[in-house]
This record gives sequence, structure tokens and C-alpha cells, in this order.
Amino acid sequence: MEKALIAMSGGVDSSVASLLIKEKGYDCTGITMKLYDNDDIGEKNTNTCCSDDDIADARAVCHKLGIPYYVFNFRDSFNEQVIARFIKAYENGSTPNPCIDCNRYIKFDRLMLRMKELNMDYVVTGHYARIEYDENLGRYILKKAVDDSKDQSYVLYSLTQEQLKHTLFPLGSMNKTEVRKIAEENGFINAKKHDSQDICFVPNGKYAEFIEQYTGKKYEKGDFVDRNGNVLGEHKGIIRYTIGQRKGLGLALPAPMYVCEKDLVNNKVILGSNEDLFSSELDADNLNLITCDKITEPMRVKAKVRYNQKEQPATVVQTDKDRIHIVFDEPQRAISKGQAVVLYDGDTVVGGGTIL
RNA sequence: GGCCCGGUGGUCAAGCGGUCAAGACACCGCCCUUUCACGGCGGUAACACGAGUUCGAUUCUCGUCCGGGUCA
Repeated sequence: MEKALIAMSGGVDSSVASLLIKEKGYDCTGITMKLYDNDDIGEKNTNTCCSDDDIADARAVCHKLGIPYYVFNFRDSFNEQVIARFIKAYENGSTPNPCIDCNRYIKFDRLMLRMKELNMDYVVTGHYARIEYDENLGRYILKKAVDDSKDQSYVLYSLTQEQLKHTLFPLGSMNKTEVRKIAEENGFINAKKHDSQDICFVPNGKYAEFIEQYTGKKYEKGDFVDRNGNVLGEHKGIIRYTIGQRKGLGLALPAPMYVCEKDLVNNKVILGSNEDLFSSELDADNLNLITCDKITEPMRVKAKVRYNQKEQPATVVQTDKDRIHIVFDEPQRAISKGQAVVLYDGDTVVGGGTIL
């Protein structure tokens, strides 16, 4: 009997994933990764991912399913691989996506290693995405979820062949409504729990405050300037802004202005109109390709530059071992350094990288 | 002191005789969302003061007060 290690957050999705995997006959073990202490982030032990409540929920579900349950302490890895990168990215003027790093370095790396050490076969998560083995390619491929509105393939583009081979996403072909229904039918305690949102380790949504508190640093104020260099006001520290941002500028202007650029050297934030945000090319590194080893000639794909965006037609070229260059058919809004570009061929994830 | 310009929500800023007094930014809720953003919906909130003209004044006139400019 194949052994599955199920990563449970305490939410509905991973709970239902556990049930489905168990029904398929795997030898299951449920676990929750302890990624940080709420004390670390100045929060009460409620309402955040990995809180005591979540652990209790996950444990209750495992109990109901009759499978063993453990908590793994991954605080150190999470600190180094996710939180530290997150902070460093903002300090460098980028806009990080910590969920992607968490998948890349924690769930499908640290956790997968542990799974292997335990002589198990699969890591199971509640992600909405599909993994298939393609005979023609001789490769595992990652595909979008059947429920397009819940598709999470974007945050999984970094998975390697080895990782895909040892991963199961039981919810990939389910609708969210079905999942909730199954949870209710099975009397899961979290059947009606709301979906997660915000950065898990910044539950109040104020990431800049989190960074300042965590690092003990203060990020210098500076000028907001327009594209001609005219000073429009004072910004509250460059980490607080991302490309395309409109709200939170605190400026009284006749028309909406958006963050177009961040000038770290001069500590300036450049503002412009919405139209100023569009551009049709980008470079990305940190390349991970799933459907092939290498893009040998210009390739037509659909690509997206943010999680919540529909794929856009584009042409990709690989410019280096680790790099690609993309030209979109139509200019895209607010392409932001640090976010991921993910390439699709229909429902299949070709690969992706980090925008430079 | 003389002359000129201006005083509309927390901020910026429309309106210039009859408007439920625009809009933007901020703020507060909600929606969207496993990132950050964008976006959508809703909410709080203003015509400096006094006296005139007028059926009616934020809008016209005159004072007062307060800014800013300018001139000897």
C-alpha cells in the first residue's frame, strides 16, 4: 500500500483532500506544518494559519478519518526561506510572492524530504491543480484545475519532475462547491470555514508594519515624484509600495495616480497615470520548465504575470540557462519585479520564472 | 496702510442664482483573492461669518475675519 503524507492547514480543502486520498486506499498520515509562532508575528493564537485552532481542526478531521496526525516544526526553514526572502525582496524594491516560495522551499522541498525520510511515497495537498504523466513527453505535467475559478497552478510552477512524481492533488478535478459539500456530508468541523486570504504570517494585512516590526528597521521617507521629476508629496518608506498601486498614497490629486516605478537609489517613488503602467516585454530568471528541458526556439504561449489575471498570448525565448524573455501580444499592466510569470499551453503549465 | 487674488468635506478640487453641492486622495465597511496590487459596491464628511438683492443664494453685492500676492 502506498503511503501518503497529507499537508493539512486545518481548512476545508486539505481536509477533503485527506478524505479522498484515504478513500483511494492510501496509507495516510496527516500533518500540519508549524511555520511560525504567533508570538513571532505579534498575533493572538486564533484566526491565522497554523494557529492552535487550525491544528485542533486538522487533528479533529484526522481523528474522524482514523488516521494518525502529527505537527512538524518547520519554523526555521520558513523563517529562512520564506520570511527572510519576503523581506529582502521588499528591501530590494521587488514585490515578492511568499506563497510561491512556501511551495518551492517548504511544502515541496523540506516537507517532501521529510516524507521520503519516513519512507513514504507522496506528499498530498489541497491545491487546485492537476498532475498527469504524459507518455509522449515522458514527463510529469502540471495542469490547471478543472474549476477554473479556483485554479492554483500559478503558485506551483516551480515544481520539478521529481517533486511532481511524488505529489498528489486530489482536488484538481473538483469544484469548490463539491468540496464544501463533501466536508459537510462528512461532518468536518471546518466545513464552513472561510477560505484563507492575505499573507498567512501577516494576518492583519499590513505587511509593511510586519517588516518593520520583524526587522526593527525603519524605512526612510522620501519623495513621490511624477515622470518629470516634480515632487508631489512624501512617501512613507519605499517598501510600502508596489507597481500599479493606487491606494494608500495619501496624496490629494485631481486624478488617480499609480506607482509606476521605484527608484531605490534616490529613494523615490515615481507616479504616473494608468496608461503609463503598460508594457509588453519582460525578463525573468529562476526559470523552471515542466514540459521540456529547454525552450529551443521562440514559443507561443499564454502567460500571466500575477496570480489573479487571465493568461495573455505571448512569445517566449529562453535567453540563458535560467532566463527567459517574453513579448506579449498586447501590453500588460503593472508588470512587477519579484512576481512570477507563469507560461501556459492550454491547460498545461509550461513553466515560469521570477520577473526581473 | 493702498491695491489685487482667494476662502467649498481631513486633504486636493468642480460648480458660479434653483444640484440629493461633482470627482480625486485619505478613512471605514463589504466583495474579489492562498502574494502584493488592480478592480467592484457601499458609508462618514463641506459651501468661513454677518447683512443685503432675489420667489430663491454656495453661486450676485457690501462688510467682518483669515490666507496669499503686490506697491511705496
